[in-house]
Amino acid sequence: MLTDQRHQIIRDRLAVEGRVLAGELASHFGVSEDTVRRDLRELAKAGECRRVYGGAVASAPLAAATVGQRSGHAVEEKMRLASAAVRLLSAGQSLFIDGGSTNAAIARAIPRELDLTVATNSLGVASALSDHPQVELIVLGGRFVRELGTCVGADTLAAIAQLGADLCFLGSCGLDAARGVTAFDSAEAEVKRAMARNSTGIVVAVTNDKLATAAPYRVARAEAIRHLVVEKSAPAAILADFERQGAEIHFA
Amino acid sequence: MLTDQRHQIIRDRLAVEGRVLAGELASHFGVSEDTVRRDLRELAKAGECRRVYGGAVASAPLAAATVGQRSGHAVEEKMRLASAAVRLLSAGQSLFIDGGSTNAAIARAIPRELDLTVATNSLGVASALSDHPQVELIVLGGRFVRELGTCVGADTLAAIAQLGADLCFLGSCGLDAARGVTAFDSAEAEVKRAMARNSTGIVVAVTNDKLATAAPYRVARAEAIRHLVVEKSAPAAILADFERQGAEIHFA
DNA sequence: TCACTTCTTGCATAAACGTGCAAAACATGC
DNA sequence: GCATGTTTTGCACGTTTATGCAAGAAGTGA
Repeated sequence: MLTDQRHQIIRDRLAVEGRVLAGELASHFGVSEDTVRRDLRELAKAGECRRVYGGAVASAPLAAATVGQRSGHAVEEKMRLASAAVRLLSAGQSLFIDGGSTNAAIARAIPRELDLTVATNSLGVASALSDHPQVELIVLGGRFVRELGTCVGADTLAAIAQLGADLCFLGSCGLDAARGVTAFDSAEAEVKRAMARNSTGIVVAVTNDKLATAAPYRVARAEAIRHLVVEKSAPAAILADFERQGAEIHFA
Repeated sequence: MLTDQRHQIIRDRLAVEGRVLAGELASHFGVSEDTVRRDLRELAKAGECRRVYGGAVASAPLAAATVGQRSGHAVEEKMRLASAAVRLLSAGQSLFIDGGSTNAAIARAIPRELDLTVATNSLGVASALSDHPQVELIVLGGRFVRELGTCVGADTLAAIAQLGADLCFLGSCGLDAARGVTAFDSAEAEVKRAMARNSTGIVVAVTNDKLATAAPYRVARAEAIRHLVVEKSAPAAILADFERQGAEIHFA
């Protein structure tokens, strides 16, 4: 990978997320942290970002515009969850990745040189993976739902039915030990169910505000969750319920 | 292999992928890396790319055409073509939009409030339309091809088969009055053919460099083209051939 | 304060680079 | 045909660049 490409990707990320972490970029690119730090120093010298301890942030005028506007809710937390979730991956696996901002963050955190097969109905996830040379990317088409950023409907279900995956990253609108993974929309839930059904293991990564809440449509029961990725500050009592039902808990 | 041929292929690759590697090109052409470096130096001198350590990147750092990759070639022209092409649209129509940087430009030029139904296999087009509130967007999924930024394969064909459209915006790798619309890749051509078959009218928008050239795979005959959008400077003789076969010519 | 992480600097190495040169391919003129 | 000049290419050479590692400095948080 060319130095210039790294710089471009770092620029893009700064524009989207407002800040980058040296360690994260290093594992994403598959280079040493020293190299990333050199990159950041150069970009900073060119005025394209400001260097801070641990990484870099977008230069002042830009930062205000983008960071705020971007699906800004809990960006930091989601990136931390993503880093933890990516540790569940290994080369050669096949994945379903559902929509939602947390899953988009996970897709962005996937190391660039990791060898995977990924099927997704999310435009954001597809875009994030579209420059990963080792990822065989399958787009699950269908009717595009603007609010979700994903495709749903009969076509989507038909495409999923033809596939199987090792892991399924389910976006969750609500997560409750009794009601399991739930979604706000019927068609969306149907797609999630299909993905879950055709996967060996289910991974759910959620921020604290989703814990112990539920949406109307059931997607998967709590005991179907194999990996649960949560914030360090997640209430232990709630996690215990999931652990009892067989989930492995991973802290961001 | 002629020097000029190599240069043209390098230009194409830069337009599609945004970057090239010296070593990769050398083995692809079967020449030494020195020769490739000479080529890159010349192209860079002519302003057609920027030389970087390890290869070269497309020079125009303007808006991303496909997904994240720069498709710097003839950006201005493509935007002008797009403005002209969009004038062919009217509310309530249904469209197929194929991949390619020109079609991505067209998608970006579609007015935000226009009421349309659009089916596309291009991630770039889908992203461009994902915030158009009046566009019913259908994503044609399938195996994602990084170099093209589009989906191809059996799934894509199956999805297209279920749809019909008023207009089909065909990306064209080469356009010749005798051989019609042609493409570089077999699977890509198959998808284009399916779109064309299920549409009432075909629209082709091309820059001058595509005129009177042909790629190996045939997509549609020249007489199938209803609307041809070209630059003002397009050679009249070539256009006359298309006009004779029933195409309406639109100047950007 | 101390332990820990992150940063910079210097250095070694391998890859990529440009340059000069000679052989080969090709065209041109006699 | 033969000589001449031009262009293209590959190779050898020394130089530059990118990168990772090591060691010490500096920042961070308890």
